[in-house]
Amino acid sequence: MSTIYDVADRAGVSAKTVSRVLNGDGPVGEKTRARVNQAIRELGYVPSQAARMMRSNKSGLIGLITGAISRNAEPTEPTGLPDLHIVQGIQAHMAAQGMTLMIADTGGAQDRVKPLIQTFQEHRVEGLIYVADYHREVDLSDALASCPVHLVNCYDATGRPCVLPDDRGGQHALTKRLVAHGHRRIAYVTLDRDMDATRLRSQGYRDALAQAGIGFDPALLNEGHKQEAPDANACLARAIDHLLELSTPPTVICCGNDEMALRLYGHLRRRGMRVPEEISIAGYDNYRAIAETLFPPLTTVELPYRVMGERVAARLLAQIASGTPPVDDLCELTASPVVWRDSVTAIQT
Amino acid sequence: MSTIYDVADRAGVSAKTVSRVLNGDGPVGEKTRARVNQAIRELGYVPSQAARMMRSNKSGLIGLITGAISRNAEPTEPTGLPDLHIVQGIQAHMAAQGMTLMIADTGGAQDRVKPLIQTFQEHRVEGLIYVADYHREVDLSDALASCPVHLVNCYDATGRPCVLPDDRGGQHALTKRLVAHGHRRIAYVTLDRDMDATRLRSQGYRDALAQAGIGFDPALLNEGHKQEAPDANACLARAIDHLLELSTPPTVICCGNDEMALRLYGHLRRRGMRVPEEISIAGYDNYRAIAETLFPPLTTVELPYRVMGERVAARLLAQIASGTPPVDDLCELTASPVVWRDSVTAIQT
DNA sequence: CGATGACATGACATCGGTGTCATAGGCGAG
DNA sequence: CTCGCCTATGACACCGATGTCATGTCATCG
Repeated sequence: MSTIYDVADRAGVSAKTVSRVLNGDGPVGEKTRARVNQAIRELGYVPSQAARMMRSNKSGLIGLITGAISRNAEPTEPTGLPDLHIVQGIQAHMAAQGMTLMIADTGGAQDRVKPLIQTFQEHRVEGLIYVADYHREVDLSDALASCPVHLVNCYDATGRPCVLPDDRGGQHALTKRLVAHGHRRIAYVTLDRDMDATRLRSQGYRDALAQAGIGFDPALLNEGHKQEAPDANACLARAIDHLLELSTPPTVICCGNDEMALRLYGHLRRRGMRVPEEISIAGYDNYRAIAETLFPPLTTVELPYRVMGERVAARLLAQIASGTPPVDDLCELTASPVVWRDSVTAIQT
Repeated sequence: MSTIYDVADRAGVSAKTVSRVLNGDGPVGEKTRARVNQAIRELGYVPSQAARMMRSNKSGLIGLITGAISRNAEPTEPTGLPDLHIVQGIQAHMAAQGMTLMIADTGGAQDRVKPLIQTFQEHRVEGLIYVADYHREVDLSDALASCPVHLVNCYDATGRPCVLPDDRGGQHALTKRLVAHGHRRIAYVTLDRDMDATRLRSQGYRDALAQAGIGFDPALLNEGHKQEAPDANACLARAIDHLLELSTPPTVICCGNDEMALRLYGHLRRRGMRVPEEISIAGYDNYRAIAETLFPPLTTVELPYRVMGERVAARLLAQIASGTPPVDDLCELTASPVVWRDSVTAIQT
């Protein structure tokens, strides 16, 4: 690989002049510039970031830590939409801003985070983003970096800046929309009870019911998936049995995610029930490979992973540029719009 | 960020001695080593890769170009399994070998490949991997890099080393397995006719039939998806109508991918047909979010994306280490095993 | 005509590590 | 004793860019 000196020699100028041509600082004569550019082309010269970085102390690199890449390989838990979409959003924003992303994967092992950060530091990344696989609290206490660290899809006790999905608002909007379509008996089959998403969405569900003047019926709120349960399907089946045996069964069932809704289609089909004519179904995540492909297409709530990715990226770059973390908005909620499709029908009231 | 000289000063030694402690070359006295290590800890010193790279000319970086990250954001075409899984495999292998991966995304625009390669060159990557979203030919003629370039899930006219899925073998194995379960009328609803995967799998399908002594019936081979068709579902519906109206309808329908199979479940359900009692279904890809979650779970062929990722990574590193590209095996096919689930039943013969 | 400044260019130091070579002390062999 | 060798350490140059400062050449202006 040729250097700036090779180019300088070939063009018959000094290295500094080549540098000026490359960076456009300082004046360069027209003919000189042409000779230099020709030499660059002939040699296939590409400047070394390493050398640049040494002087400028600016790497143009952003580090990204995720379990997304490896974790999806073993989809043991139905956690919904691949968090990879968050990475998409980050990547898109960074590329647009001329930053280069270094992506590292923990392979699911928390103890790999530390060495990964070490590697990033060696490359002098200007900022770090930690992506969680689902909405939850994380502990990055051992991960002390000398650059800004932002979190997406998670938060920590030390109050690092973070971007989260608005789970409460999402389920609230969905429930409100269902009520507007005449539904009064609205069941909600949740993910694991101790997940943040479940807690927040249940709250949104109950708030919407209360605002509509509908009493909350505990019998309609079921846990459809248990972390420790060996057979997720069995758990879901029990929840459905329970709901359908009620004296006043629900007219619509909301699921904790779209995969669960997909399985629900299968269970209802086995029972010979038609969707949405006999019962409506709603999901969560807007996992398009499922929601758009199912018949009938699934009404669901968008988990705005891509947008969240773009938001952290923007916030991190803003902090790098300004030197100060976001002040009034340390933890940003991202809107989760309802995506209305054909799996929910209106109820005559 | 502190430097090696700061550490040296604090430990009361020369920079070179610190370097020796860090790299373990050359002898260092026991007490000196302890003092140096302490100074490193106290200062939180992290060596600069940039400075290292300048002397050693080894970056420890591998560049990865993909459309995977951005493309999936707009799932307009049912191309099947996210190619991201290839990236998973690459990442896993690279991490295990101590290489750092720089991932760049084309955003779907081919003209971004060139500047991305430029960026990678500036960072002096030691190798480059290009990941395609589905099995196809690519043209990287303008992308001349001064380091080894390997392709995954694609090949090019210039004969670059590549790793491909064994589409022919996969469909062949599936068909053979169906025959072994008594099926004689085996339908195959393909992806777009002009895709490499379709051509190869059709060949595998026909080969397996021929080896079983079953005549090939063109009426059983349908194109279930057309690139230019606005409504993929309508196209699939026509294909099914056509198959079920045959005087001797098929006992099993193979689909071009799992999403298509998912839609097929819906169509058959609308017709009131039970899977697999009245008709069997097989997919392709082993897209687990779908195949494992459907009811009944879907028999399919594994698209070995993760393994393919690991293979390219290994082959690229081998070339970097040896200096010579893989000779006898420039284009490696990766086995695509059948994953047997409940959507296919045995036929009494 | 000489002073003034804009323009074009180069010499040189510098960033933070590592390779090369030199040096000083200790120890066993001849 | 002293020569040779090993251990432990440091001085210094170098990798490839860029920032700083100096220098040389014109054109312009008073």
